[in-house]
Amino acid sequence: MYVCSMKLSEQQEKFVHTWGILGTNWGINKTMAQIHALLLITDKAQSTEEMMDTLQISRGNANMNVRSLVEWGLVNKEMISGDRKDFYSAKKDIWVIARQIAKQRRQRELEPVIEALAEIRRDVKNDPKETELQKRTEDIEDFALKIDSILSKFERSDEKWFYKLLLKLA
Amino acid sequence: MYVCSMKLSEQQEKFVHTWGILGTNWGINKTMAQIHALLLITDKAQSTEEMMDTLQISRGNANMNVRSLVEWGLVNKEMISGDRKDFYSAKKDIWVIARQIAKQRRQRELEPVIEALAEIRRDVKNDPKETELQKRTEDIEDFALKIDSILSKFERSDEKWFYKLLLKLA
DNA sequence: ATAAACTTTCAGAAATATTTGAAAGTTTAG
DNA sequence: CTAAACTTTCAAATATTTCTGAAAGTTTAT
Repeated sequence: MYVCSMKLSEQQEKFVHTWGILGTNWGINKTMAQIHALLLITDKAQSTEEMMDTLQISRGNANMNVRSLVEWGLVNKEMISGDRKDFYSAKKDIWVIARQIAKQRRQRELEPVIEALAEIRRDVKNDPKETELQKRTEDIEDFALKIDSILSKFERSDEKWFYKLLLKLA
Repeated sequence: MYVCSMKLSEQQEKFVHTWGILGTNWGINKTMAQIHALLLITDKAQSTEEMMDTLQISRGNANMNVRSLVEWGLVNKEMISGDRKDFYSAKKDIWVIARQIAKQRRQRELEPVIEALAEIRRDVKNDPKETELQKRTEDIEDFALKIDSILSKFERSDEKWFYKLLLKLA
């Protein structure tokens, strides 16, 4: 089967490479960040084959990470008529991307914290030996709930809402 | 030398343990998160010796991670008169903690992104072959700068500012 | 039904990150 | 100065995460 692999320009290469490194600092795995970067600067949807070739990665790696990006809601699977392969393209609107990431991180990282804190707080309530723990868990839970609420708003908002917010903050 | 190690209650244990796990999900190393948790629920400042004993970790690990917490501005070194050891205590105010973390992450994670994007954008400007890359880097840089600005505000703000913000968002 | 085209899985390999502990370094008391 | 008390460093060990590639699974065309 003929594969049209993409030769990246020097600058594109740099973008993809940089995104990989930054992703790593952010606790996102390199391949996932690089596939996302690649799809972001690519007009046409790409097949697994193409990504493997362009980024020099294995089939399993490409498959896993592109699937992960789809789960995060950052990438769509596309069917191209006349071809049996799956193609993938990234959502390009930075507001959509930001909202999607906010949503996912809230669910995956913040909600578990809130649950855990609530549970500890139930156990600790009214125990006079645990005043420090009581204060700390209360404070942190309160704060976490506030952040949760802001993120919820953001997830439902549009770009204008955000601009207004910026103005209000000024 | 006599060491007064701390026996954690079941609930304290749970808090420290949970924080360690959550830290891991957040890309923070377990020991660092656990030391922070331990110091958060501890009234008195602790020595390295005590932390080692309570958390069952090595001297090197304790030292490295407590130092890291000091660098992040989340923990203070204290000298206790009559003792030659260094003692450590966590800042307890969640607003102070949040601002400190915001500041550090902005510096360590966001600013490098902005720099990298600016550099790519310089190279790519006016290159008619790179319109996709141009659009993408511009959008992302714009967005990153907005987040940067919000974080800056937050870093300088107080709790009331935040409450007002919450109300405005409602 | 069969075969080709394609996707998914997963055990083991490779790469990264964390932890240990002993040695080296530093500070303070005497 | 010396020794004791304490902190820091870092090479090697361990643990964790990511990646590979071949085999198994799925879908589609004929």
